[in-house]
Amino acid sequence: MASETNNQVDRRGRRREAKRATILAEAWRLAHRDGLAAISLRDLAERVDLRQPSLYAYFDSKLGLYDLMFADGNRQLLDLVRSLSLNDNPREALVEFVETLVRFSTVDVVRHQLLFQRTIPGFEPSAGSYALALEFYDIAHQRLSAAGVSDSGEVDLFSALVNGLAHQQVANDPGGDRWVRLSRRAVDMFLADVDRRRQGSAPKGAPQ
Amino acid sequence: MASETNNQVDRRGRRREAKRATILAEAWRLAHRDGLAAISLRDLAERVDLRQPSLYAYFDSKLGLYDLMFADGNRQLLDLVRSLSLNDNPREALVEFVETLVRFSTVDVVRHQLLFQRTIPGFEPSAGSYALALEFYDIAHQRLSAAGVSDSGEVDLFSALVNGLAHQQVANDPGGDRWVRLSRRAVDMFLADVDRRRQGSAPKGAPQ
DNA sequence: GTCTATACATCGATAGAC
DNA sequence: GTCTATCGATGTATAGAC
Repeated sequence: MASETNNQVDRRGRRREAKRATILAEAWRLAHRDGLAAISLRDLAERVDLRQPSLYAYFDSKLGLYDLMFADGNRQLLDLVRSLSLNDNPREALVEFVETLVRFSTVDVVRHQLLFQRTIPGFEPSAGSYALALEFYDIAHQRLSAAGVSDSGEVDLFSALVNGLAHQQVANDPGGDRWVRLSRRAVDMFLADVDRRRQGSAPKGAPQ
Repeated sequence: MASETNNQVDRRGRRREAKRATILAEAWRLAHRDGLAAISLRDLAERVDLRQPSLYAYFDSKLGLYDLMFADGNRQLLDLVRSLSLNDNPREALVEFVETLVRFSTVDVVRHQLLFQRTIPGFEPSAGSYALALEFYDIAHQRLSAAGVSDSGEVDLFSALVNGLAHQQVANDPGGDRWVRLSRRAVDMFLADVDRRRQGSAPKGAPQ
């Protein structure tokens, strides 16, 4: 039987969790300052009042740190989309969803880079971190489905559209809203195309 | 007056140019193998029969190497789009243009990363290299203009669409054609939206 | 869990001889 | 232009004290 009470375990777990949060926060800061690929573990350790080897109590390697950050970024994304109040009109809800996604990328370019562009040599998310990414895609599919879109080609086209808006916004107008503003038009364009094809394959008066 | 004949200068210049080409070719090979950010100058030097410090006769720093590669990749893109025979139908020409661009990204993920995603910390193209990128955008604008699109918002939307297709293809189906196949539909969707709005603001029978 | 101390391989970069 | 030699910084890793 262990000699520790549940209280002691909880307190230690909380301390550890708090430290992990501090490390993550400082890692993001360094990434913003120097670039994602240029994070230095010695720099990071100094900023969280640890010696460099002590960081290895929180991750196994630098790629492990990226995995923590990947999971963290995906949790931020999930928190954001889940906090959205859902508009009654599914098409309007889709517009707001896209605007939110593009803004999410815009406000943190480095996070967008880590989550949506695989650019760190050797980095692949762990199963646990990737599961968070899949949760997000589930939500996105639900939103599309509510607007009447579930064909896989149409989903692919939609994903390209949203990702393209976010990428162009981040790459060519960071901090601005030149592509964010196009979200509504993009969704309208997409849904109009879906409608057009439904009508084309189901002529007037034909049974559904 | 210089003691060298033009012949001597030309021969040396050619040797140097050939060496530069060899270095570039091996740099791309290394980038494909290890990732763009993981290129090692020692590896590179060994592959071109030089000592590592001798590389600095060809570029000033590692970022300088990326600039050479950026210019090289843009020249490849320009050569490709200029070699395309132009379809008589500007809309059909636009479809072929987009398919070509998405394929261009697909066949070399690393090149796409360097040209269209700014992911190397500290790297910014030099003025000379960036001029090549601008040449490409000029051509793209011409193709769009021929299809009747010149409004800046519409151009932005189009760029997001194409970039999104390329990015999704590269990120989620490298080597495949899941998003390449959507090029025609994407262009149709886009042009239909442009038409729809022209009609909306210029009712039937109204003078142009 | 955190520390000190240390080790190793690798990296980009520079000085100076030829 | 290419070389040798060398520098400082980095990521990674380990041993052992507390």
